Amino acid sequence: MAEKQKSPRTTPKVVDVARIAGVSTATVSRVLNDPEKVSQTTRDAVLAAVKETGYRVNRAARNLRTNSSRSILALVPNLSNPFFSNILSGLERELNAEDYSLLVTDSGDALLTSDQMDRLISAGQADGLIVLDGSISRSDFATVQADNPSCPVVFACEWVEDVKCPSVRADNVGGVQKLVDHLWENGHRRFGHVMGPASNVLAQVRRDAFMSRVQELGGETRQNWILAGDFSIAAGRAAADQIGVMRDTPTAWICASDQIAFGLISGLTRAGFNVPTDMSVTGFDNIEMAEVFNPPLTTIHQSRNQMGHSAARTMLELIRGQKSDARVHILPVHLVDRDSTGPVPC
Amino acid sequence: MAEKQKSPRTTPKVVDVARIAGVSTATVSRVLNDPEKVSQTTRDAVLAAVKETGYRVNRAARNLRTNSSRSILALVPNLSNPFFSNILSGLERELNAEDYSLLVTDSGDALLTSDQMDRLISAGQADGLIVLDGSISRSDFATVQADNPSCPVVFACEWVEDVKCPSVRADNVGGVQKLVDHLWENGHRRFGHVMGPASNVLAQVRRDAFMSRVQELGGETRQNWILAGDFSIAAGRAAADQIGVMRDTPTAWICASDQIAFGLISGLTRAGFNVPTDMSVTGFDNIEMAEVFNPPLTTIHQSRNQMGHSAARTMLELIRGQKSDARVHILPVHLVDRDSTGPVPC
DNA sequence: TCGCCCCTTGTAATCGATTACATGTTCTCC
DNA sequence: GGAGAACATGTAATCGATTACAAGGGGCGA
Repeated sequence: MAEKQKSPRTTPKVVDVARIAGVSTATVSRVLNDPEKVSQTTRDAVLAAVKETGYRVNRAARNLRTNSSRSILALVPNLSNPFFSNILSGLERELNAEDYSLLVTDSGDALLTSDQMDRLISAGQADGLIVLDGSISRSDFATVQADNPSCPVVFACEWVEDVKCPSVRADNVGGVQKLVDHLWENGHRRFGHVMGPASNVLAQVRRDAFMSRVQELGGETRQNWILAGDFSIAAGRAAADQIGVMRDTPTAWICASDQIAFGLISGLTRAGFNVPTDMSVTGFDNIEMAEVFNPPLTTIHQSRNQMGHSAARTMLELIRGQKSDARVHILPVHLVDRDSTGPVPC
Repeated sequence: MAEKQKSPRTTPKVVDVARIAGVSTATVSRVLNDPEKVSQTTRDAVLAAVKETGYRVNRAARNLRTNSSRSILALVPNLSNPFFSNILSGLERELNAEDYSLLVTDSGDALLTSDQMDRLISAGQADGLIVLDGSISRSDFATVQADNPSCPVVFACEWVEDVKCPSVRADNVGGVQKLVDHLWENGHRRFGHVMGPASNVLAQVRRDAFMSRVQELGGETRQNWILAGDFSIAAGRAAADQIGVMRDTPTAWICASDQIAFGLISGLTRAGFNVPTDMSVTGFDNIEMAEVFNPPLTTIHQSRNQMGHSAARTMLELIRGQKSDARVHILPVHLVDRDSTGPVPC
């Protein structure tokens, strides 16, 4: 108490705090990590010392000793997709609240995927992996898991088929059904689809749901009305080009993402079609842009924040050993009816 | 060589590699960090042992010893803005190439800002800070810098006035001038502006550039034609509402961001105005969406990748002590002329 | 041949926290 | 009053790498 070091030449350490509080380093550590184990008076003294010195634990030291990093790696297929950024916000908020940090890696370049993950996880830089990328191959993924058997993995939004990990996702099948039904009620009978990347689960699930629902209702779709894509605006434009040269087209297009829908509508408009009077177009995600697009986009809303939140919670449970096994958590979605869909043209 | 441990119960450490290679741990470490200091033959032996064991350095241990974290923290005002996500991609690529990781924090919630930074930097979790958020108050920022005098800071895109740090940014003034000039050439004489958040440098700079240019050319603008906003789509819509009840309006609106422009055009359209025949509208950023928006948006393109790249390089130089001081790096921009602008209505 | 330097390598201290184990104190209950 | 539980605290080992310092050996000039 009497001493005061005016110039903290060096950052304070546990020993400094301990000295000032008149206790051992073990006690300081306990106060910081397991307050109940320490008597009220000592605790107060230590906390006062902490405040006085402005002490902060050195993460590297703690991490080394506890063999953990208190940070989680998120693997995102494409950072520039606003849909993912939104989920990341949710993740970050939740993790920070529990004193975890969020490490972000854009797997977009693909070249890294498996190597990247190894680099971060094996090196003990991340305690867990939240995968938002469903394009990772099963085998790549298996390799990483084999290398890091103890690293908890949670899938969010997308996932890898046949991998037993907790997964948080939207009701993709239900969403697509709502879209098809909505168009059906508007009199449409001939449907087309612009897919996400063929290797992506989400793209596959949505396409399959599309095909079954159309079939169930007795509508029509054809092989060449199902166009390849990759969730991007560019894919939508490319699809429009293909449609431009089709002899016979559907009256309604269901796109695997909002971005595809924007590109598609833009391309169709440029090609002289009017949406929705000539063709109806729907998206999936309900990103903020959907509302102000011209025409405003009919789409499926999924709650991004809740997805991020839920994924983060699941991860934390996993880390803390409250095994929430290979639970699949499916979040409800709802249709947002706007102006990109209308009655079938006569 | 003869020995082979079939079950690597535990992850290999330097001592394991050393034993297998028949050298000391110091040598192993040298091979990994300072290869020239070791003879060719030893080096090969060690590398072979590394490969055999599948050894990876334990980052926590290295970080503790070297007192660094090999990761950089990016402070982003709003992760869901695609503009930033793009910059992040650039940053990440560049940093990863140098074996640095990118830590991302969304300062959007504001509540954290200064505290957040402290938490990560003081705790030695980040070796440097890349600030993309120009809304941080000068004093908040000063606090953080005082607490962490040795933490290098680079501003990217946005910046904090009067803080001496390297900064990478677009030619905002030039961009706004190009927009005003372009509209002027189209016959417009009365200009309005929708701002970013008033506390944000970028918003201020763009507004000031707008006002000076209009004045220079002898055009007209008024106090109440300069609307408050915050870079968001919602701000654009709100602006449209205000314009709707104006008695006398400009013929051209310059928005501080593409997103504002989207919201504005959407709102104006809903209110019965046609863009561009009734009013011209411009954005700033040229995000991907600008091209497919209806009408396609006239805007200023800034190279996001280059911005991320350049910021990352500057940061690495800073860390390595190649002092690239308070250099301000201004990247050129160019006008992209699309259909949201047209001749002044008669 | 001696002495000096350079090159390569090893020994052991070190970074800063956590925690198993030991110690000491107080309290309870028979 | 004493055995033993329950609690509070301290001592010192430990996590896994890096690196200052020391030392061995070879080459070279005098």
